[in-house]
Amino acid sequence: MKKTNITIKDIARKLGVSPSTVSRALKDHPDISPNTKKEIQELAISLNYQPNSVALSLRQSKTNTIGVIIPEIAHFFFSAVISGIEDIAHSAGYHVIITQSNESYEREVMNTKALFNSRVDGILLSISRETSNYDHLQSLLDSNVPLVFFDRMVDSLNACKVIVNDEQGAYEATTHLIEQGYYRIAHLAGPQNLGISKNRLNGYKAALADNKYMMDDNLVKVCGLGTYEEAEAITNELLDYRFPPDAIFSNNDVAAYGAMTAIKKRGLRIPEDVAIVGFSNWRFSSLIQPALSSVTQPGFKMGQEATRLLMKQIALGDDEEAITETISLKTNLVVRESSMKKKKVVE
Amino acid sequence: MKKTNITIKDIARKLGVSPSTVSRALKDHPDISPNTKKEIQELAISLNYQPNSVALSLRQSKTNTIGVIIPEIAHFFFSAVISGIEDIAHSAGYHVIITQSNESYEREVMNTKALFNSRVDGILLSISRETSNYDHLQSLLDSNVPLVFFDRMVDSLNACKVIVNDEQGAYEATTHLIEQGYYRIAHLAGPQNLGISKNRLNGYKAALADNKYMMDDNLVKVCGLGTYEEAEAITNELLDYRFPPDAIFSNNDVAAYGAMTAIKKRGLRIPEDVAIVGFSNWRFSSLIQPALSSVTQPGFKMGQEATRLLMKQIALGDDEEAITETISLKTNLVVRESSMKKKKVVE
DNA sequence: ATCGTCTCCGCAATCGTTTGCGGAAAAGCG
DNA sequence: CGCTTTTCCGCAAACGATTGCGGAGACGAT
Repeated sequence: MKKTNITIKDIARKLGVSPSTVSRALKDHPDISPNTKKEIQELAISLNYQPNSVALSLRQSKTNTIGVIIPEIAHFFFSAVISGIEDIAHSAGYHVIITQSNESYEREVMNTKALFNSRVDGILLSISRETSNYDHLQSLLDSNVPLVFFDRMVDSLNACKVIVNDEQGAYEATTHLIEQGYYRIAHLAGPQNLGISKNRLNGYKAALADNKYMMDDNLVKVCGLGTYEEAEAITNELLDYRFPPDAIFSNNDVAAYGAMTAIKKRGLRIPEDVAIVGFSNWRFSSLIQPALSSVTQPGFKMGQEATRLLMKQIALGDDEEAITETISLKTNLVVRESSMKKKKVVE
Repeated sequence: MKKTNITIKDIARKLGVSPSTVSRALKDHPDISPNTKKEIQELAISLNYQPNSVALSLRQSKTNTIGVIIPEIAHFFFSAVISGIEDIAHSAGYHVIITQSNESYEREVMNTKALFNSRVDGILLSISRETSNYDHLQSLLDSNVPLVFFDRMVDSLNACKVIVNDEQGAYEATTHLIEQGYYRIAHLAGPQNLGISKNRLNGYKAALADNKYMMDDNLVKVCGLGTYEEAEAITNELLDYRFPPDAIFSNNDVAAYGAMTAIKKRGLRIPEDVAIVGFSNWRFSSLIQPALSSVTQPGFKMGQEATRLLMKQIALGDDEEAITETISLKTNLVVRESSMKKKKVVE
């Protein structure tokens, strides 16, 4: 039961040549005679020789591997990002090591250290919710490890970043409701300590302002938990108003779904009486009745762009200046029944 | 901008000692005098020395890394599995390399080869939908690479397997429908080249048989794609029968949702006219109207168990016989409105 | 003074692969 | 035939860390 991985030396011994010759023959080096070359290559195939990448990495100080640190894998958006990362990385011949911080600062630090020790060629990172000290990341930058942030980034650090333009997404969603003729548009906001929630609220406000709508603070309700039940309760408060909203833009799809439930339970129609637009375009959003309009976040594309940036940085010569690009990805409003008052063919 | 990873040699040079001394000092070897040891350790810390794991891997023929080949990451069940894998692997000091086959045979072969080349210490694998040739896996086993299948496994291969007891899940789901008083129960089956689909079909058949229900082949329809649209169309065929089914057990939740749509479009009520039970308990299943009964698969636990098995195998001495355990995890039926004809409080 | 015994450290090989350099044999040329 | 050129291949060092072995010097014992 011995592990018997065949090496270049094994081939060399069997053929009575030196390892260097084998190495050269396998990569079609002109210094090797056609005969020897053929012999070696055939033996290599028949023995199913597979080069040891570990040795290669050591020799070339290049692992062809990138590391990813992500808050949570079991999350649709992040798994889409991972797929995007994989897509680009693999076609560039890179492996991907995934690690999860589980929203823990300590885990994040451990992971950065571990990835550094395995000498990955670069790191893609979305910081954990807990992280507020960035020494571990600064030390990566100091060691010249290519680093790209995605989604959740650190403003103060001098690195590449790929983010989603939440404000623009919220702006478009709100504008869409305005264009559909709704005039009293409420917003179910997210917890305001999160940058993304704030940005979405800002986009909502900006759209109202640009269309000369008056801002009514009573129409903005914070859903701290973002759960279905909470949103249903809060929506009921809104509907109890003397002049209730005729449209709701929600910070996320689950809350939007809670709002839909509250509306339907009162016998109101969607979108005739109250329209709904969500955020994130969860998978279920196209399946529910009525189908929920939502703002898609380009997770897959984000992964791709972040990886492209990383590849660019890795390819950089040691003497060249590091790049610090920031890519802001456009969100995309997917209009479905829940907000289509006018007859209109979309999607 | 030179990449300046400090090595043991750097420390040795700076202190005028040999690399061996540094190595020993850092691991507290008794051969080194306390003075030297202290000096070396302090310098190592102040230089922020991080051992090069690549060199270590080469030296010890052990990478402390395991590879995962998974059909698709952006899938709730599989990301739960990954989390379970990470959980165990990390606490055992292992890294995890994730690769996706995207349900493609070719990709799967490429990935196994790549993982083998990086000399991972073991591989966790769920085969792609396309895979029907297992040479690449056999060759892994021949090379003595520890291998554990999860979820989708290959019966004929002699390796560890962690599976969900699909048959039991299907049996319970079908039995539940029978207990609710439905008497003409159809099954939307999955592609029959997949073991899991076959097992679910078998569970369905067994439940019918155990309850003296006659098996009617017309009520079993294969949904090869597993998409929403396909299921809707196929369900329409079923409903067109002179004696249509009054309950449907679906091989997966998306197909179940397609079936629900077909039923609702005909003005039939769920669960009064037709009941539905799905499989996998997707996140949306609790949100749709009516909420969909479904069989949950313990993804996180599956990842944990598979990784535990792999660790056990890796720890095995080269002379010991390989183990070939199979762990079967119990599923759990979550009953919701879509199949609750009788008044009953569940969940 | 001589020998033995510790203490502390360095040499060199090793993991598998690559690559600059140099050298032997073969071939070409006058 | 003698010389140069070409062809083909091996030597050895390198990547970074580990480890068996051996050796120099200090120290104690006889």
